[in-house]
Amino acid sequence: MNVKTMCLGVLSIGEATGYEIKKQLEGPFHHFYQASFGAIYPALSALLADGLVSVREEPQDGKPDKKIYALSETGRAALLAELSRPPGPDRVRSEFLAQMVFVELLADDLVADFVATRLEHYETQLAGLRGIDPDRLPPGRRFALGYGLAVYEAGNAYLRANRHLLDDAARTAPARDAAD
Amino acid sequence: MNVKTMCLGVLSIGEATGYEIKKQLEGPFHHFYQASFGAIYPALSALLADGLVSVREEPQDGKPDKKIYALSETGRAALLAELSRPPGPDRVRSEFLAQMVFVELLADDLVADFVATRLEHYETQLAGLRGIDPDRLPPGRRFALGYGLAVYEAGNAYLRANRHLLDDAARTAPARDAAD
DNA sequence: TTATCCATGTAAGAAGTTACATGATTGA
DNA sequence: TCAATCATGTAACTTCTTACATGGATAA
Repeated sequence: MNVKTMCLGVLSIGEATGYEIKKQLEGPFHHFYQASFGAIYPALSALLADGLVSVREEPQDGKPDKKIYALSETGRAALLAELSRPPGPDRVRSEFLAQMVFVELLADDLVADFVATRLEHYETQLAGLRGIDPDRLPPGRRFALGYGLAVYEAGNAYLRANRHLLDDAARTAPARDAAD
Repeated sequence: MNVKTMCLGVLSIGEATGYEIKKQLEGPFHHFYQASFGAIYPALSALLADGLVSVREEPQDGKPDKKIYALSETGRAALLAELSRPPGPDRVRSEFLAQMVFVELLADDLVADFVATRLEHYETQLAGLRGIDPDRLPPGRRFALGYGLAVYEAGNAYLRANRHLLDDAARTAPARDAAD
């Protein structure tokens, strides 16, 4: 699963420009896939060279021509083949959680700041996903949307319920020993 | 936040070999950070060259000498500086969810297989985290452990409750229209 | 007897990010 | 007037994964 496959996937929903693909990856797909323009544009060029997508150019005034990509039949076959392979494990990298693991080393005002930002971030992400009507989506995307909501809600609730562990008082107090 | 920082972090808990650091990243830290030997060993060499860690070698029979690394004072300062920077966003890449988004394209026996494997995977991860006694951990690690449990449990529960969306019947039926 | 654990390391290459370059339009 | 949105692309660079190399001990 690389950017090329993800581009094919987004194009399987309907034709799109590189810019629009990026917007999709910032929106409803963001909780399980991210990619930058610097990855997407070269990926589309490569897919085009391999005949997995086709382009249609639409002139615009003041902006570069819009390049609207569409999945080809070979592209659809390639996507199917790629999606049929057993999935690798999820890869997660959270700087926030890494900081929290070593929170004993940090100044408490910094921690409070990081927690507040994280809570705001949850609200933003949740608002974005809640703004999508699941009933208009096909089952696969409805499933993925619900998954994102479930996980963000769990993270949000957990942080709100357990942020006291990150307070200065809790952090400087020693861990309860097994002998207690 | 790169492998070097993560190595410093693990060493802030206590001295360890590269092999042991890898085990930590496969265990209690796995839900927010992963790294391979090919990343860890060069990272430790670089940290040693920069004086951020020290080594002590312990001869072994039949195996390469054990290299036990310990955090130096400058290493601790470097770790603190790195952890004090505002965290970047979480990066998640889930092949499983990508497959589920485009599940309409897939054969149903394949989907059933992927779901079953995913459920097993959740059980394995949850069992691993539940095997750790939170009361023996300092607050930061207790927080991160609980976070991992909360998120895995949410994912597990969501998949069990909504896997019917991935069934052949649900997938071939059209999405409910807004006009319904 | 076959795989897994222990233990270190290198090297090639994949796969990406960040920063740059360009520039009109629109909203605050 | 400042930032954001739209729109494409390149190039340098970082960062990591995968595969290889070595090999004894131990458990199934």
